[in-house]
Amino acid sequence: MMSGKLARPPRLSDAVSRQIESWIREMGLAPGTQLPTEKTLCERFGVSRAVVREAISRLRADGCVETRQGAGVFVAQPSVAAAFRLLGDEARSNGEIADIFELRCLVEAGAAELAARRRDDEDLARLSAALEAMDEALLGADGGSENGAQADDAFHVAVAAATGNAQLEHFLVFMGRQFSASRVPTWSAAGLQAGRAAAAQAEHRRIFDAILARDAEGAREAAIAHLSAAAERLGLDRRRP
Amino acid sequence: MMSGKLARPPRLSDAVSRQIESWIREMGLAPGTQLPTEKTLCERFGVSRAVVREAISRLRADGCVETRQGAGVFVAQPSVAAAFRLLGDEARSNGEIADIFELRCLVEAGAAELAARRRDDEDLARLSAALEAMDEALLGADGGSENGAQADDAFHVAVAAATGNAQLEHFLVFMGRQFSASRVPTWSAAGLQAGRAAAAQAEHRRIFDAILARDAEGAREAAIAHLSAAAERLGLDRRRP
DNA sequence: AGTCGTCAGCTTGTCAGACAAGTTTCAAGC
DNA sequence: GCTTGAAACTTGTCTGACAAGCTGACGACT
Repeated sequence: MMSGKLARPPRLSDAVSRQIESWIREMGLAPGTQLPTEKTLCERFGVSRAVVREAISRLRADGCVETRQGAGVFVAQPSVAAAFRLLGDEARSNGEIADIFELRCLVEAGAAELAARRRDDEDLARLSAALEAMDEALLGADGGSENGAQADDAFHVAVAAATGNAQLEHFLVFMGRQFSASRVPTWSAAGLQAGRAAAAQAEHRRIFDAILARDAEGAREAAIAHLSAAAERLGLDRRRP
Repeated sequence: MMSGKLARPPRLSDAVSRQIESWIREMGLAPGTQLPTEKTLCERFGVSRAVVREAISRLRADGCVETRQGAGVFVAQPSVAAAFRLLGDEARSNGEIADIFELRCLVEAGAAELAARRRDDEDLARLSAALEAMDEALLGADGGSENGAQADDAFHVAVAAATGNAQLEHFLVFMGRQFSASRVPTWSAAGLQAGRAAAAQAEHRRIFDAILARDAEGAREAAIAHLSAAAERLGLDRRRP
């Protein structure tokens, strides 16, 4: 099959940063604890200082550690500036993907509810424009793939924006990116013919109508219905006790 | 008062990485676009290669760019490995904090609902243990501050864990950290005396009872009630149309 | 003409040493 | 006891160098 990505030479700094991070996590070092000096780390890992510095730089960016010139490297206390990464580095299992999708679904449902409560006319215009773009993609079967998927994306972003909560919008854009590739098959030629795109569009319209009517509960249910259907289209299965 | 953090000497690599990131964002560079070489960037910013490399290292960790040895630096396509950071670098405005809190509230409400549907006996045990720890903190007024806040944290984590969704749990831990400091005043001596801790505990028990009874809708409402009350205790106000 | 190997030049990855800037420590001096 | 000041140490930055890997062009061969 020749599938998958070819093996890239591993970067030393990545290995070092992962190692240090696991130290902190596994040993449960309290915030403020001082880590070994860069020099010590160089000797311990057998690498140059540049590598150690890059590793520490990454940890600092992640909000994991804090450096003070002249003093040393310290375990940072959980800060607002910390970064969030989804679990599972690569080659995620189906279950993990389903978990990520569920998280997104949860937030998006709440966003739809808030959007219905708070949307203004400008929000409606954006939503409407995205809907129309998808309608066009549905009719003009010529290469609508890209436009359809893009409009789909725009619609979801517009819902998030209508909440008036920038943080929420930012997070949904992030989560949406994780599935940007998965929106393509729905709007591909095959998807259009199989009616997947039309089904998605009908679900979108339900969301839009609810937001238009300021029906918070309805918007929530419509969003859940849409994402459940999308999960089914993707073949994501999760145990449902 | 001497309040606030004293000015730290700014790091060059941070400035450079921010600059490059804003290039990518503002110029809307498509994934795959090649960025200037490190050498060029050195000349343009007037810094050494080590600084540029640390900056690029951070961008790579954020999933923003991708480097290929021998080829150059390229804009990465949005990947599963990318990192999410909340908006607002430092000194967040009250509105931003309220937005973050709302996002957390939204996810936590959904988590409570899922927890009620999926919890098993082990989950109940963890929840129950956290509740008891808070009860103890309520009674033994001696220095219960730390224990109470810690148990409060543990309770919320236990709810997240009961969903069986590791990604969701991971995210809620992340969001919870943003407010870990804000849980202290509730469980401080003053908070105990003012009844804030008792009120919070009553709200916790409502959540627990709903999860115990597998009452998804009830758990959701109890979580929302708890977090709304917490927001009020924090003095977070958001326009509520 | 068209195809394929080779190689020079460029780019990133790593190393080593040096100095600047800031912090901590500790002992001398009051 | 307290301050002061120098010395040792640590991180931040710079410079130069070499190794590893990619790209494109040039020439040899079919």
